[in-house]
Amino acid sequence: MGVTIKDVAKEADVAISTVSKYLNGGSVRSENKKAIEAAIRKLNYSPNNVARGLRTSRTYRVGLVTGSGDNPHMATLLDEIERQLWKDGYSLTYLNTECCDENTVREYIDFVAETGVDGIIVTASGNSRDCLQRARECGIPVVIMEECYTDVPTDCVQVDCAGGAYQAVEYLVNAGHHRIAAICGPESYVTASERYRGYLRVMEDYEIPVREEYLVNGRFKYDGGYECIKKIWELPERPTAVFITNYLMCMGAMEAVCELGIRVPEELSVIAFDDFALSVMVRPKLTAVRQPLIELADEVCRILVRRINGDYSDFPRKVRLKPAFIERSSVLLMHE
Amino acid sequence: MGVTIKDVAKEADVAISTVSKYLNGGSVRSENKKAIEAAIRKLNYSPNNVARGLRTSRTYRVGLVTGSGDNPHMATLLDEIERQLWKDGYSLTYLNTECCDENTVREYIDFVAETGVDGIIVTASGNSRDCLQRARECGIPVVIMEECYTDVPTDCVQVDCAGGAYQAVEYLVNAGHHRIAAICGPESYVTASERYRGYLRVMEDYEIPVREEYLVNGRFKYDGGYECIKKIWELPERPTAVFITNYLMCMGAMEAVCELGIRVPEELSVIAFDDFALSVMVRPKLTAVRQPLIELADEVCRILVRRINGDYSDFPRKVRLKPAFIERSSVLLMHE
DNA sequence: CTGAAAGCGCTAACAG
DNA sequence: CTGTTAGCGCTTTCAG
Repeated sequence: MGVTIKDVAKEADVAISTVSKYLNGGSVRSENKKAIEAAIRKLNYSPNNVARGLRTSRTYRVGLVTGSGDNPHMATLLDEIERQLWKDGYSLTYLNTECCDENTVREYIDFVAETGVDGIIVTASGNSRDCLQRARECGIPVVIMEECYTDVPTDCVQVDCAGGAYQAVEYLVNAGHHRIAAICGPESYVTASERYRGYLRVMEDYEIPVREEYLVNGRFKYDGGYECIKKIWELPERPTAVFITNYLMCMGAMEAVCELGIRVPEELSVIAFDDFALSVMVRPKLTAVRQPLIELADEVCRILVRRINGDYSDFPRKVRLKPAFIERSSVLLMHE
Repeated sequence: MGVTIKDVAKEADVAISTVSKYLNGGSVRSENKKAIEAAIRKLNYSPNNVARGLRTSRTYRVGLVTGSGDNPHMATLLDEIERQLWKDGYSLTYLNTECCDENTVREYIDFVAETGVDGIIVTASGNSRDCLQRARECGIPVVIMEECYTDVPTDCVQVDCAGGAYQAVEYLVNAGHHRIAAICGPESYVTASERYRGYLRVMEDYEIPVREEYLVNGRFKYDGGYECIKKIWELPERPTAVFITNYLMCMGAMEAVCELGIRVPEELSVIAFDDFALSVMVRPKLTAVRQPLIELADEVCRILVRRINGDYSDFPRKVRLKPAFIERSSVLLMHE
């Protein structure tokens, strides 16, 4: 630290602005170019991004505001987002709101407003709208991840959760199941409600009555999944299959399954939304819906960077990626 | 955006410097104070941190440089670090080097040098020294997490891995096991070598010969754990117990255990370093060593913030937290 | 306690 | 192509 563009200019015996121009890729007489390069090397100079940011009002930072840092799939998204953004010259500021705590969200938003970042990725289910509003006021581009707003023009990248859920539940029905329980998440989460919607549509399309007692809320948490299995297992008429709508709950559910000694799939067929290590670590291996997390992250970054660069040609962009269905052996095929 | 301290000053009819003083907690005549507060509210002003940073050369950002974003325990550390730092007014820049890729580390370091952050937390096993060196040149405080350097004065917070490993392996020995395999990580990782060292010490203290074929390297990766189990199960004289030195490998190992139909603990006792959801999801539940991740993160943040504030009174600080031993039922007690 | 003024390091007109 | 100059928004002496 301490060595500035001024020092480089003096050392290279050119004007400050010439150095600046060189630094920003402008054309400079080759003689001067060499001198500047030599000076930079000699002094071990690196430009001060803060000062640069003050002038250009660009920080080369992107904020990721999330409300689900505890969800294992976030780690994958985070790493991929960080990698992609870095490639484009941005660093990632990680802002985790822990269950969408309102005060924290507000603080984060203020932070962002204080020239904190050039762009924002939001996936804090629930408070995304606040963030969106404020960011818009500040003129900072936002891309919504895992949700999709239709009432206000916004770039959104999401996974077709309803479709994925439909495929999963339909598979269950085709396998001969009718008593199908669903372990759901909070209704305020779009991802949760979409998955639930997929379930409902199958029931509707196949004219299977929806039974209230088979609908249990696991709050997208580990404990919730655990409790839900306990609950449905106490029912007078147990379901023959269960659709678990996220990974955290799936883990909890599998613990309960172990504890109760439920045989899968003989006594209970299991199908899960999200597919991670767990799916192949339990016996039988779990049939599951896998989200295209890498593509999701990549698409989000691509759009955001374009917006930051002022390219709004395809605004608002709505991307809806398709999940994959992975058939393994946790579902009993009843008519075989 | 757009509204600056100048606007506030004009609105409140005071000098810019008075507003600045107020903003930074200096004493201001109560009359002016009110006017300023009103102006701020009216204009919805929030200070520009970049400009502030340029003057004070503080960015209120901390960088977390890690080489193990894929390790599940990182998620816990990350979230806790973010929370703690935010409480102290810092935002977290997440820099994941993916397996300590050298070029990326270099870029990260340059970034940090360019007034990117006020402080750095490093846990990029392998390249920490580079980072340390460069940061020192820039005068940016660094706290090393999960490692400990003794040759150069540095703040380090780590878990006593050797101790934890010792306890685990000793438990195995006391349970009557002598043929104990160890699934290890890369020697270049301090965490890996420490855990291995704990194993060796038990063997030494109890005068059990170390058998080369029981020492397998799983590279701290999922696949590695899987392969290692396969390998030791092909041995003419199989071990009766295995000590798995991290979570990722433990997951892979458990998949192999399932696949080979190995009965735990009857045929093979299992003890793991790191204790997460998996431990209670498999049957039998896994006996494990649990790292105090929250304390680890808290301690790191506490030290770093003190250093940033110029308090070097206890430098260099070396903290060595003790892991907990969680007894469950994956170890066969042979003399019962 | 307050205000005027200098300047953090850099970029972006603008003349030359 | 190069150099001079004027700020970006804020903090910080230094007089008053």
